[in-house]
Amino acid sequence: MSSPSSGAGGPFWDPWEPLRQHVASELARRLASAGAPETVEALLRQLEVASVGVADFGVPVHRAAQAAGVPAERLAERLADGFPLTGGLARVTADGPYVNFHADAPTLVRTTLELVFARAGAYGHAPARTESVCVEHTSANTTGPFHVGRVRNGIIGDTYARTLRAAGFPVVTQYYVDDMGRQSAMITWIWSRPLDRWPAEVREGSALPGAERPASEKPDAWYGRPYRFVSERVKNDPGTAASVGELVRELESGRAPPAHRRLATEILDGMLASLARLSIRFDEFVWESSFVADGSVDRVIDRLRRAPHAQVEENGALTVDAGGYGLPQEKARIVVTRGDGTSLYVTRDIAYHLAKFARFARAVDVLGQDHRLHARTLSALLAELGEERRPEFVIYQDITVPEGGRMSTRQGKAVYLDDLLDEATERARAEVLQRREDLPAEEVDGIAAQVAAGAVRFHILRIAPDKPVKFQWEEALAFDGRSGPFLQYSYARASSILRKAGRERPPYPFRPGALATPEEAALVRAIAGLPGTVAYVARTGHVHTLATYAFSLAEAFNRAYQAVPVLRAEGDLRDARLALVAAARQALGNSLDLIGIARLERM
RNA sequence: GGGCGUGUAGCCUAGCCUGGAUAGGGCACCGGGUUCCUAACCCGGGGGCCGGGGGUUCGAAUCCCCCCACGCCCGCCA
Repeated sequence: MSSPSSGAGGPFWDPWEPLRQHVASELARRLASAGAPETVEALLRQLEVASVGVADFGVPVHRAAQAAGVPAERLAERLADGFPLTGGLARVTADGPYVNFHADAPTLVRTTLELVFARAGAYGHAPARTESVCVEHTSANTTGPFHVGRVRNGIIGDTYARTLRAAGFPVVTQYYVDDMGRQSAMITWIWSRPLDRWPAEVREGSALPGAERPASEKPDAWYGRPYRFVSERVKNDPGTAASVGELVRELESGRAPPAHRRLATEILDGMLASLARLSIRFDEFVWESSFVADGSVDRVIDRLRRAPHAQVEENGALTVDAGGYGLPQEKARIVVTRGDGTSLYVTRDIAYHLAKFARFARAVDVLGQDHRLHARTLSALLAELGEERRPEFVIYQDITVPEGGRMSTRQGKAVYLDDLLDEATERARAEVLQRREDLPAEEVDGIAAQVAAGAVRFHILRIAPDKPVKFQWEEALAFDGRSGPFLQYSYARASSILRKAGRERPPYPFRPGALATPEEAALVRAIAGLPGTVAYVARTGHVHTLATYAFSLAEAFNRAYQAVPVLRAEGDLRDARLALVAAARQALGNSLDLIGIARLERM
């Protein structure tokens, strides 16, 4: 975590920063004089992780005690004794082999709330940086509607992009549209022929009510209908395989029929409409064919031909021996062109990534676990070309279905995003109507859609990308407990208090000492955790940590809500509590923005 | 067969990178809480050999090795 803060008093955006800096540097000094030198950086890391309930943060001194040759308990006492209580530090205690640090409560309250109010919507964000980042995510084939498995990519990618922006990076999100492969060719192949000449089983399987798309059906759903049946036929019927193959060659040579781009665009529009329901949008769309058309793929092939480990096979295919780049032995020889000299997916992807690096300092690729080897291949080829930069990969595991295996349209084992959101919206509407008879129907609809999106987005985001997600309807549709709607509800509660107090806008004057209950103290600490969480997620790509954090913040808010009356309080107690509610609402709202879940003023 | 990843209560999950204080939560279950700011909430309770075994260490859910289970990849497909 880099910081322009030079310690207490300097500019900072993390309320803990002055205290942590003070503790770390003083502790480093004391450890050095005790004969167990530690760097400030190492101590800051330890302070971050060693925190437990008994203090704000602490550090075990076993190792240092060994280095110094004294018992840990003695060293802890020596380190704690006379520790200067400045920079917001109230107390330092030696608890067995641990040194614990307790923040001065009023100071932490003041520091935190003032920072929140000063930065408002930017609370939690870091100052701007110059390194630009390209985040490529989703990039699903334009063959039909999104199923939930594919959407995990978008949820992770979009959340990471939002977090990197908050961490100060200029971010551009890109969707790489594959318009060159067999998948998209199959769509064009089937839709380029009149309906009465479709193969019987494709026509029957697709169950089209007519030749024209009804207004009620989205283009991705409509044009995607025959996909799995064409795919099946290509596997079983050599004639179909041959004509689709013919079309693929046309696409690769740049002679795509006009219908091809039109179909892809229309289907993509439908797919993007679904993603928009989850607040996922893209800055740019990059068409794979563009790298063939502008000659950059040819230039990549030329460069690879002259690369140190390149070799031309008997039939003319160009390969690169990437054994030296850590690829598994079986896959060490990467095929870069076919025997006829045409490019392959990985070759075009190289051209794409060189284009990324020409514009951006960093490139982040969000990929499913089935692309791990591709990721390593890509890196190996970039190395072979002498490019020093590498994409940073965020890899996530599949969403599986209860009967086993990953979601798959082709196997008919898929839950579609639109269906899930429709069902979730219906349930959310029922929930809203049950408790809010006063709201106009239009607002109920809006709330229901946002609650549904919040539930789905949180449900998928909450799990570490490394782990598989077992899709279960009832869990995906849960609105209570650790869920998106719980966060939205907390935000709505905070909004409601401020609304009823007539204090929806700053200023929020407060006397820090007035916020003295344990629930209020815990809430302040939760609020103070946002900047550190943003920095952590930006550094690691562990986007699910945002979900964990936001939940713990909402939880702290609800506990305080339960324990501490605000509107019924009086005088400076009421003012201070209103300020705390306003700060909690701000921190929670900013967290929701990062997660991509709508803030709801009421629900 | 090889490579990569995952395994934490009935179910779901955080913590693992960077070893440290009684392994945090949620769902479900049991018991409480609303003349009061939205009960989509809060409080209490039971439920864990952290997949198994070995190792390193003062100390292992966390690091290393072996094994087991599950997933994915190992195309001149994308």
